[in-house]
Amino acid sequence: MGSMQVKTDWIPDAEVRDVYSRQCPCRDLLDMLADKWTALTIGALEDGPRRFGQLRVKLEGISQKMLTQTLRTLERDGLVTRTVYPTVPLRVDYELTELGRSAAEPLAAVRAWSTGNLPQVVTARRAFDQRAADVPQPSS
Amino acid sequence: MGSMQVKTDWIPDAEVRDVYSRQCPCRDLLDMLADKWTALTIGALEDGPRRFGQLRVKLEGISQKMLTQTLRTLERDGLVTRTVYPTVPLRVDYELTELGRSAAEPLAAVRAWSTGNLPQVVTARRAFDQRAADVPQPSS
DNA sequence: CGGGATCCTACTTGATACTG
DNA sequence: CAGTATCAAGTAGGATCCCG
Repeated sequence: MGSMQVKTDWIPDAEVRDVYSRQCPCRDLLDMLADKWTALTIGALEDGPRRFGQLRVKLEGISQKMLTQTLRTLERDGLVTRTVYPTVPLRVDYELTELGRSAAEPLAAVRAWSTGNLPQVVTARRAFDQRAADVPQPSS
Repeated sequence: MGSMQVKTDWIPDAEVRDVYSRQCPCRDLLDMLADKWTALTIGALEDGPRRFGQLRVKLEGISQKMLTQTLRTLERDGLVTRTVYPTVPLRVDYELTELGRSAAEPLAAVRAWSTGNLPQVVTARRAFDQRAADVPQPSS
């Protein structure tokens, strides 16, 4: 995701905008969106607001630092809202914005592809590794 | 993407498979797919086979190492085929497999979202940074 | 042209400790 | 609970050089 890019800020016209262009800011946006934790975090918020702790549990294995960082970026980019309830043990809710919900759809498809096509990929890997094991020798 | 994970290899039953589960191999698959260079590379192959050099030009700013690495991973995972033509200056074509084409659709949506929603995101960032600039002081 | 092999740095991420 | 701040370290990724 590139931690905290504050750079560029100019917005190219829609016709010129291109993720394949190195300096187009939308590439950084792609970099932010096409990220494992981003995809999982947004997915975890699809069914409504969630607390920080709930998210940490849901995203098994994520460190609190990564979760915080991911949520901050999403909040700054307008995909998520952060609501603080000044109750005693303190409570913070995260919720998708309209913009966030629009991003949730493509990401859901990516997640679904990952779970749905695991067998095919594993099969392909085995075949590939097998071929690699057969042909290896540069004949020495 | 996690460079070259050779690990796990077992395939959980479809019902149990879950990207939110830390040890489910499909999470690594998500990590591979939800990647900037993967999304761009697969997108660059949507319209048919492309040569290594063509891809390097298309993906502005990618290093040959990253391109090679990305293509190798995609090949191993069965999303892309690699064809070598033993001509003199040597020529190598990369082409999406059926599996690769199925992955291309979700990724195209992610790329489209990035270019299409750049203005909204930039606006949100400005507002966020502005608020941050207003409230900042911990009162010292 | 299309890489493979190295080297090296910088950013990413995790682990800890502390706070409102 | 929900963070922030720091420190340590792993590794992603760029730069180079070389080869078939």
